[in-house]
Amino acid sequence: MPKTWCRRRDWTMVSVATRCLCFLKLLDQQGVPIRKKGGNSQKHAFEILASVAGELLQESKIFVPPNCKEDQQNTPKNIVLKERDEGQLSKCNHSVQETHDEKTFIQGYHQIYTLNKFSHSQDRFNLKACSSIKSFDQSEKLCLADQLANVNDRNGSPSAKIGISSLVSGEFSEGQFEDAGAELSSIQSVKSATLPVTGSFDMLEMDCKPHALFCSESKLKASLFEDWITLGPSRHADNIETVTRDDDDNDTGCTQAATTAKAFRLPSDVADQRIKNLSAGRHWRVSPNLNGGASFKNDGKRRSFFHNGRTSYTRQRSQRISPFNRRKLFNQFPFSVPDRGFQFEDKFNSADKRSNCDNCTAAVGVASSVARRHLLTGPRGRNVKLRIKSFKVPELFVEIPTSATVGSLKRTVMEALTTVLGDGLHVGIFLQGKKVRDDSKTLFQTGISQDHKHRNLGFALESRHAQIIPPPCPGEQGLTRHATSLTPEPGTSSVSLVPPLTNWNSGAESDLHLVSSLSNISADSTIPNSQSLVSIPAIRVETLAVVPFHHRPGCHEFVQRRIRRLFSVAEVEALVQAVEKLGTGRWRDVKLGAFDNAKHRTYVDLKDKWKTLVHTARISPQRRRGEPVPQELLDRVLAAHAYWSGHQAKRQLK
DNA sequence: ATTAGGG
DNA sequence: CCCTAAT
Repeated sequence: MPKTWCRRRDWTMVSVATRCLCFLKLLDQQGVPIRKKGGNSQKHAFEILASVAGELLQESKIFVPPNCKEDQQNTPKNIVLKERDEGQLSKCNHSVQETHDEKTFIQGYHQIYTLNKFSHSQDRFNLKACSSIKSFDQSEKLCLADQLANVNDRNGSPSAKIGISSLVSGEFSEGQFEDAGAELSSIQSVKSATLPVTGSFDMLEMDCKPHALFCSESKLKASLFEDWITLGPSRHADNIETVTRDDDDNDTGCTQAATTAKAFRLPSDVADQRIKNLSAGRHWRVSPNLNGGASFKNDGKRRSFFHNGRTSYTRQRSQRISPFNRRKLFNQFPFSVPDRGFQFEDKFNSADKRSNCDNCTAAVGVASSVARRHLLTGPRGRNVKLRIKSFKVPELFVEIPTSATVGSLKRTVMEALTTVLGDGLHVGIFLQGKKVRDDSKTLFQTGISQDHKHRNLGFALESRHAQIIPPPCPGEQGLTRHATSLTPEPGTSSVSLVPPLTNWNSGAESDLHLVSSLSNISADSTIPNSQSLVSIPAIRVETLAVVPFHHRPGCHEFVQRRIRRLFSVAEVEALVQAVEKLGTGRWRDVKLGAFDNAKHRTYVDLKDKWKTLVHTARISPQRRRGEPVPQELLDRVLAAHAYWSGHQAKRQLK
C-alpha cells in the first residue's frame, strides 16, 4: 500500500488568530495535549505558532507595533507581533481580508496555548510570538529584519527598529525557553532539507544574496511545517488533500514518523518529499498503470478523487495571496517565483504561493543572450538570439501502487507527461520577473532586444485552457493514445521529453513560431538537455508577450515599463470624437470603436489620455508640453467632459 | 474584464 | 504609464 498523508493548504488568508486556533485545534484533535504546560506538546505547539508567525511576518501581515513591551516576568525579551489593522493596511495600499470574528488573544509564553476571548477595546489580535524567532538562524533574522524595516518604512513606526536590532543582534536566539526543550524539531529538519533537482537551470545571469536564499527557505519551511503538521489521521477531510506516493524501502520508517502526530521530527528525506510535494504547482493524479484512468484537472479549484471515493477541493495557494503580499514577497525574495512559476532553483520549487498553477508552470531556465546587431523595426531588423537551456515540465503528480513495476511507473509518468504536454500549452514569457501579456509589443519595446546582463528572460509552459482532460479509457490508455488524441501529429512516440514538446508546438496556435523553432531545434539535437541556440526573426516573435524579470531589491530594480507612446493629434482627434459620442464611462467601447486596431492602446490608456487631455485643456497653453494639441480639440474635450460629467451626475441622481 | 481614480 | 480597488 502506498503511504498516504494529508496536507492542508488553505491558510494563507486566514487571520493570525484563526490560524493559531486552527493549529491548536488540530493538535488537539490529533491528541496532542496542547493545554498542558511543559513537555513535548508545549514545545510542539510553540513551534507551530512559530512557524505561523514566521510566515506571517514574511508576508508582512503582522508587524511590531509601537507599544511593543517586554514581559519582564515570563518572557524577558518579547517581541510582540501584531496583526496589521485596516488603517495601516490602507496606508500600505492594500486591503485586509481577514475576518476578525474570532477574537483571540494569545497571552504570553506560558499561556500561549490558552485562547481567550478578546473582550473589547481592541479589534485586533496580538500574538506574542517572541520565541517564534528563536528557531530562526541569523540569516533568517536578517531577512526578517529587512522586512520589518520595510514595513517600518511604510508605517513610520519607530518601534520596529527595536525589533530589528533585537533580531539582528540575536537576542532572541537562545536560552529563553529552555523548557521548550533542546531538541531541534522538525522545523530545523525541514530547514536543512533541500529539494532534489529536477530540472536544469541557467544561473548565468544571476547573482544571489545568501540571505535571500534563507528567506525563501525559511518561508518554505514555514509553509512546509504548517502543512506537515496536519499529517496523520486527520478528521477534517474537507480542506485536506491526500497525497500518496510510492515509496522505496527507505521511506517506511519516515512515513510512519510523518503520520504519527506526535513524532515531530521530520526526517530529511521525508522533508524532501514534502517539499517536493508542496511544490506541486500542479497535481496529476494518474491512476495505476493498467486499470483506472488518469484524470487531470487544472482549473483553479482542483477536485481530486481519492481511492476512497472522497472528493476534495483545494484552492491553489497562489490564488490566496493578496496582491500586496505578492508584491511584498516579490520584493523581499528576489528569487522567488514570479506569477507564472519561473524558477531559478529547485530549492524554491515550492508550492510557492506565487506560482499560479492554473497554468502549467513549466519553468525554464533561460539565458537571454542578445545579439548585438539588431534592429527590430523593419524587415531587415536585427535578431535576438535566445538560448533556452531547458524547459521545465510542470510538476506531475503520480499515484501508483507499490506493487507496480518500475516499467509501469515509467509509463505512468510518461503518460502524465504526455498528457500535460499535449494539453495545449503555450509559452509565457517573463522579463525580469514580470509577465507581459501584451502580445502586440515588439521585442524592442519590451526590452528583450536590449543587451543587458542583468535582464533575464524566462519562458514558461502554461496551459492554454483550463479545461478538464477526460480520463482516458480504461485499459489501453497508454502513451501513444494520449499522443494521438491530444496532439496533431500522432505517433511521435519516442518516450522522451522532446517529442511531446514538438507535438505541443505543433498544436499551439499563437506564439507558435518561437516555440516551434525552439522545439524543432531541440528535437533535432540528440541530447535531451542540449542547449539550443535559436535565432528568431523579430517579426515572428512579435506576438510574444514578455515581462520583466524581478531583481533583488538593492540592485537596479527597474521594472520594465511599457514604452511610452505619445498620442498623436490624430489619435487625440479620434479619442475626442469617440468620447463625444460615447461618453466618459465607456472606455471599452471607445477602445473598440476608435482604437480597435491600435493594439498598444488599452482602454486604460484611453481613459488616462482623456484624463490628461482634460487637464491639458484646463491649464494655460504655456504650461502645456509635448506636441501641441490644437485648441479646437481641447475645447471639444472640455465640452465633452462637461457634458458627460453632467450626464453622469444626472444618472446618479436618478 | 472593466471602470475609476490616485500616483 | 502604473497600480489598485471596486464592480
